[in-house]
Amino acid sequence: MTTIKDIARISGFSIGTVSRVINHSSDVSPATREKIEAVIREQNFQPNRNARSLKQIHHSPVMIFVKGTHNIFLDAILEEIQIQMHIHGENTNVTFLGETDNAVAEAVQISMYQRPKGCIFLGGSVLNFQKDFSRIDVPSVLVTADASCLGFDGLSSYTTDDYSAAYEAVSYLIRQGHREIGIIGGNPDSAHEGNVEKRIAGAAEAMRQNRIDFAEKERFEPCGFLMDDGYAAVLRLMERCPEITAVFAISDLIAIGAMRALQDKGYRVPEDISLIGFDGIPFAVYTNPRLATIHQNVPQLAKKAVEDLLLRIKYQRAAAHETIPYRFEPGESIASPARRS
Amino acid sequence: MTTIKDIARISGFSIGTVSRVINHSSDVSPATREKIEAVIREQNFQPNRNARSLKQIHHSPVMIFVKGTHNIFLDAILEEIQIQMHIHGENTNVTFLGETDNAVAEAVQISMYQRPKGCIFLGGSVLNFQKDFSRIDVPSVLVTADASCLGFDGLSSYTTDDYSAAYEAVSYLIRQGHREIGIIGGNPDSAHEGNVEKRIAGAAEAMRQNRIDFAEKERFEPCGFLMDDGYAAVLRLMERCPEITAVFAISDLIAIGAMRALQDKGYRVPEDISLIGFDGIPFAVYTNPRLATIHQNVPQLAKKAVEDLLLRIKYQRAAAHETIPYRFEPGESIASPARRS
DNA sequence: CTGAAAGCGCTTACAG
DNA sequence: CTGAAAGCGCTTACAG
Repeated sequence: MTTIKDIARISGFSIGTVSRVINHSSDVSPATREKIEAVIREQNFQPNRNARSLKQIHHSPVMIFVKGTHNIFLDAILEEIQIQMHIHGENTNVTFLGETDNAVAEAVQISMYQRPKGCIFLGGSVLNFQKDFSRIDVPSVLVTADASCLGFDGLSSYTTDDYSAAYEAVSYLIRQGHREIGIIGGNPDSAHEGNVEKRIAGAAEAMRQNRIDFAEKERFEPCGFLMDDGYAAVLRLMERCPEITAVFAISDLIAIGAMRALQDKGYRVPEDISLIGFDGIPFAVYTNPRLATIHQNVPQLAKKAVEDLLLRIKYQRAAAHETIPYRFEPGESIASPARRS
Repeated sequence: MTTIKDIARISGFSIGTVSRVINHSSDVSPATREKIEAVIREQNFQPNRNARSLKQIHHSPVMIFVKGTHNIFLDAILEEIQIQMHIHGENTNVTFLGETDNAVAEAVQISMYQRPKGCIFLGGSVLNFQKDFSRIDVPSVLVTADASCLGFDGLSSYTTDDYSAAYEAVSYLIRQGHREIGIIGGNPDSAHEGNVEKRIAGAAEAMRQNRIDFAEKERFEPCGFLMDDGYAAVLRLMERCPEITAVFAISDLIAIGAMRALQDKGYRVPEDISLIGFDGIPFAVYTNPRLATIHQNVPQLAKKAVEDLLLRIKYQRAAAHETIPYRFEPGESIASPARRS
């Protein structure tokens, strides 16, 4: 492995000078710079990053922590954030964390030796932030969960108003004439993530205001976040409550699984059963029928997160907590309930 | 920031001894170990990874390089590989690379300072390997493209036989009675990736053997790899060649977009137009109708890759190149062509 | 079993 | 503008 020492030896300069050209310091004569750069190219030399960050004061790029690897919705936000960062001339460094990891604890560790300018968290439980965030000392923003209640100076948050969105979704179903409404999704294990609870609470409130008795024990069927989970969950639900005419799925993936399950069992969507999802992932537009959903504003979530973080890094702005408007997307999967005798 | 020096000072031992307990060296008395561990816990000390890997001989975990961030098929392989590695008690470190990056060049750089035991590449162009792989000196495997022609001692490859699979897919269409067959997908820009060419070549060969004249200029419509791309491409194709009765899409994502486009234009799938994709992603089972496809054996690709790499790391086995059987999945999107007058 | 010391590859005041 | 030297946080022979 060729090191800075080799470059120094070959070029005939000291390692200090070589280091200066690597770091684009202006204190090097053009002639020297050129010679050294030639040697670097010729030797195909890459400075050892470990050694560098061991000394360097410069902070490394903004780090993005994504909770879970196969979350199509977070993937979309990530992509947008990277685009936005690029527009602002900033690099990013992405770390995917397992479902079971405590994202914050991991981030603490990484930020200790990487020294990022700032952190963006996509997903993650508010409880974990409460527990470990105090050890992160760079500006950070959480996207997808509301951290305002935590009161950390260093943590902003941008999120969709899950409660209101679910309230609106279910209100719409009710306005279409549905009164027998089921809910699927929401893994009991990850209950502490918060979003699921808020969506269920919003849905329940919509029913309550319309004097529909939401018997959660019967009408709510929990399941994981994959299509298969939605497939199985809706069947369990329909078997238990065959009178149901509309289903609110806690995520689009779950809804897509449910749609296919219903169709396989001979239900027509939406003529027999209406269906609405949550998120607004690209696939929702490609199902047949197109899925009604709550479309979260991914570009806006990303834009706000990036601008917030950059302003705080550069101008020490204060952390903020904001809710980004969603859009109800009627799709083709909702109809008025058929008169059944 | 607390360092090993602080731990040494507080515990009253030397930094050498502290280092030994951190590294689980056996040459430490139980009493000392306990005292030092207590201080580490109490101070919440995390050793600086940069400093560590600067010295350490131990290689870091296997690195996995994934080409592109939103490739649902590679994501599936990645997940399987991580499961397999976990079974073997190995950790992994995943790096997602941009579409435009030269994965191998990036891997070279990273492997220089991370010193992984081995590398797994998911996707990536064979040309880039030819150019830069020689600088990687740890066992590596490429999944998704055939590297046998490159002749590197350090690079295995496991892949689906794209040519034969496409040949089989199109042969099936022909056996169903189709003779007017179109192909969509395959971005001309990423043409050097190889897979696309092989799939098209296999399809063309199937036609040739059945004395169907495949006018590639007319019957092949290139496009990107997203659903939207497939949506637009199939419409361009049908407009140009309205006589087509069957479409082979180079990937499932493209096929799903095409399916919806055809349905939106009033074509019935499969009654009017038959459709087949490639990959076997989970969504293919959730479209309506279910998508016919070439199901790549993801678990097997992952398993082989992992076992190969581990054997080579531990027992200096030689690199190998193997093709993993695929499965033709008839789905519900293929029918015999309607008699049109 | 433990400590003192050299050194990993680099950066950065400090002189000149 | 350039070099010599200290030091980043850690690991690991080498003594004892």
